[in-house]
Amino acid sequence: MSNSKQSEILSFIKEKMHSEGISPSVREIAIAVNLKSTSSVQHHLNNLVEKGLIEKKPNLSRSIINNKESMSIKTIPIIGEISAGTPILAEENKIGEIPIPESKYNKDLFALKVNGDSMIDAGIFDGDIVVIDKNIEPKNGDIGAFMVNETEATVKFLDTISNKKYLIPANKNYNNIEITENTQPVGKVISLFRDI
Amino acid sequence: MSNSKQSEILSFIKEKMHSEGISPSVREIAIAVNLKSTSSVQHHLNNLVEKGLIEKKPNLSRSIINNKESMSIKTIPIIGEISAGTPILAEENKIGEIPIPESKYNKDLFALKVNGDSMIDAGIFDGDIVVIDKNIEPKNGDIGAFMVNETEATVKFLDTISNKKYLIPANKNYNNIEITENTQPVGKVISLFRDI
DNA sequence: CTTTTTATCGAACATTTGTTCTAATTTGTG
DNA sequence: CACAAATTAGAACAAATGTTCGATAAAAAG
Repeated sequence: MSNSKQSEILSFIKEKMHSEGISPSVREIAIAVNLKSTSSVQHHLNNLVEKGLIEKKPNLSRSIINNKESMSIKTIPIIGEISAGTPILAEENKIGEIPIPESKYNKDLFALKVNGDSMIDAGIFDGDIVVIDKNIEPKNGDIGAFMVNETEATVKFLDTISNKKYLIPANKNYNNIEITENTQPVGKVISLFRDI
Repeated sequence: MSNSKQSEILSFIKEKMHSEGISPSVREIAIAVNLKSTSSVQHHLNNLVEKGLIEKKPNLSRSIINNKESMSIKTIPIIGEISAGTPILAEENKIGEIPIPESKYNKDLFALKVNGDSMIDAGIFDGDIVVIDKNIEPKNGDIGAFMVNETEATVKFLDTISNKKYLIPANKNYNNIEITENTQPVGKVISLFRDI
């Protein structure tokens, strides 16, 4: 079976996505790989979809997405100071973005710049970037992000001590924080970045 | 001037690109930002193009590309065990790859999975991934990667004690390692990733 | 308030584009 | 060679999409 056309098509798609940022149309593919009929291209596209190498949405132009490697990276926002009254992910709180492998990506991920050394014994230093999954509620023993007083996001261990929940720093110089109504869990810390 | 619609459109484009990987159509934008006419959208798109915030190709569907902070991303290899006799970056030593913002990327970067807790006091834990720049020779006080005995890569502080150079772990339970001919500097550790 | 500018709408139109169907062609196989 | 399977072509169609023009509404300026 000569799947040479298929791989030709595949690499043209990849190249097009890379150089122009948009998916090619069926006719553009036909020209690029020297096929005279769009239906020939369709034939190969169907095969590629079945093999799971690409995805495409029916009746939607330029909707091919390459499932293999090249587009396998997404970015998530880094949140800085949280302006009063704004949701944590508001555009105005965003100070940058970091890349995340698509395999780990979901749309409830964001990143937070760590302030202070209260988690230093957990290997989380001042200035580190932690990735938070809003969809995972931190459980006892987890490191989580928590909103304190609406404008401050803090990263701490969560645990229960004599039936009360506390935010627990990983630094003997800091005290445990009892959880009150002013303390809202935001999500679980799932990974960490640091520039040295 | 109410550019609120414009920024609405802009962030919808950004979101669509991010979540689906393909540019929205004019009509999809109209619906998303609550405009009843496609020509209203065109009006704003033209303004956005003039401001240089987006680019689009005439008569091409779904061809909008966001010029702002279109962070491009590269990947670097993660190196695992180093087979005897192979250069450190040999393909057979590669166990994965991680994304790096293009702004930080250069072709002398690679990543190493940290083994053991000898650098725990520097916030580098067992299993962490450190990014190493082969082009930067570690200086005194830097954290660097070093080849010991041709097959083992280790991450340590470098420093000089009474005129002799040592690899210095950040963990009191480990001893300093005197640098010999069997110890080759590989590069400087410039950043760190951790899954929690 | 009137004028001017800007934003929005509605509709029509021209392309682009995806899809489908049938037939011709090529390729592989016994 | 003969038959089956895969590939390609060609054409026609339907859907989606970008574009344009004139009219209406809203906002800003004078």
